[in-house]
Amino acid sequence: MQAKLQSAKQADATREKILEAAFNEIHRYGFQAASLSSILTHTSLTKGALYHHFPAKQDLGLAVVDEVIGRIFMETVFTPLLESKHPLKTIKEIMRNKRAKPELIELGCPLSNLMQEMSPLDEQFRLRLNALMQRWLDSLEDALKRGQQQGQVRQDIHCAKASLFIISALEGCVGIAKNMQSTKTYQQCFDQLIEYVSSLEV
Amino acid sequence: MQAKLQSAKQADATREKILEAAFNEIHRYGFQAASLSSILTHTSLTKGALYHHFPAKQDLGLAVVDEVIGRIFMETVFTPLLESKHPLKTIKEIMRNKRAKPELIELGCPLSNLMQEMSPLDEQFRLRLNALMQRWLDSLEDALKRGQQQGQVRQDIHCAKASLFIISALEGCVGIAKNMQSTKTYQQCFDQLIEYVSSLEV
DNA sequence: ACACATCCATACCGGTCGGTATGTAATGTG
DNA sequence: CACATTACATACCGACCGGTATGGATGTGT
Repeated sequence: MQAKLQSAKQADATREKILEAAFNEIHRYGFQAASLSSILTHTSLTKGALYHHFPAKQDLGLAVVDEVIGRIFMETVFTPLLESKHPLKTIKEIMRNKRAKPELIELGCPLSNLMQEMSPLDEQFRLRLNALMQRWLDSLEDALKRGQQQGQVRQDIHCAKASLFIISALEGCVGIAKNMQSTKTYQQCFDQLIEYVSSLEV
Repeated sequence: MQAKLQSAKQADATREKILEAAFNEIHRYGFQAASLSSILTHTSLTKGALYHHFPAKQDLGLAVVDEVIGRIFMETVFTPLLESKHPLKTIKEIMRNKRAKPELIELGCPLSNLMQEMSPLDEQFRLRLNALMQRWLDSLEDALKRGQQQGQVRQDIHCAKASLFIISALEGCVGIAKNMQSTKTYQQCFDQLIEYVSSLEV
């Protein structure tokens, strides 16, 4: 029993190693251009390990979306928003965190990257990515609505529409900064976004 | 002389055919995944023609950026903005035009797509795309400034920052709609953006 | 009319891709 | 302790990729 747990734990660690390397490769090159050989090189593993844990490249990509990217958003966005006592303050905090991350400038948002690349090409990808995006929208909308109940957010704000606009602007901002390779532009754009969020306050 | 012009015209037509097919292929699959064979199939041409006009795949891609995408933006954005007598009205018109284009939902903005894909991978691409984006920013900023001179735009607006924010939100909006595959979401998001532009009015 | 360049087709190349078949050592199961 | 299964490594495959070498048809300049 103990041995079983040990080995299962080892196998899971291998799986995690592949997922992390795959995430990095995909984040930089996109899913289609991501090379399985390159991923395996970075893990010091071989195709035997990869195809033992994932039946095909697509399954690896979907697992990266669900598990790696999903976990990142869970930790940095969903949970903080849901647990927040002061929603509007939390929203701004999340943005300032993103504003301070220069790695977003180099490689962009992993969720947005995959959405742009895969949505027209693979319905499975689109649905998984869409599910994440929907959770993002919902958690933001909920936060804004709680802000309204607490009297922090203007009553005339349509929370769903505002959430959509905020996330759009955020993704666009990261995308443009990635092309500009300019932290100044990146932060200027984010400041405008934070200013917009402030305009939602009473 | 007439014959020369004839043949040169024919060669140019061939070049254009390749560029257009390459644009469509790249727009759907991205640059890296774009297949030269597939492009040639759609043109009923062969590799001889392609490599006669373009020394390498990268040169074809850069030509698509400069000539095809550049021309699209010239016609639909830069020229209207520069020639406009009522800048703010023209900005809204351009947005309503984009709002009405369902093909943007399926495949996204060709400029934004390439920026996301190629900026971290190829400096040549990044610079060409950046040049286009800069022209977009500048023409929008100029339009807003003229709007200020004409008393249509609020004086406290920082035109450069506002331009950056508008384009960010626009690109983000198109990107999210591409994942959602929902014209309703797409238009909702655009309405929010147009509302923001309206907030710049006196 | 003759040499020459332009324009494009055909055939072919090495390399990389995702994927598979097989082997094997470790581990879990009766 | 025999046996099956798990968890990988190794070797190999056909397909497709971007790119090249060559040849021929069609103008072009003199």
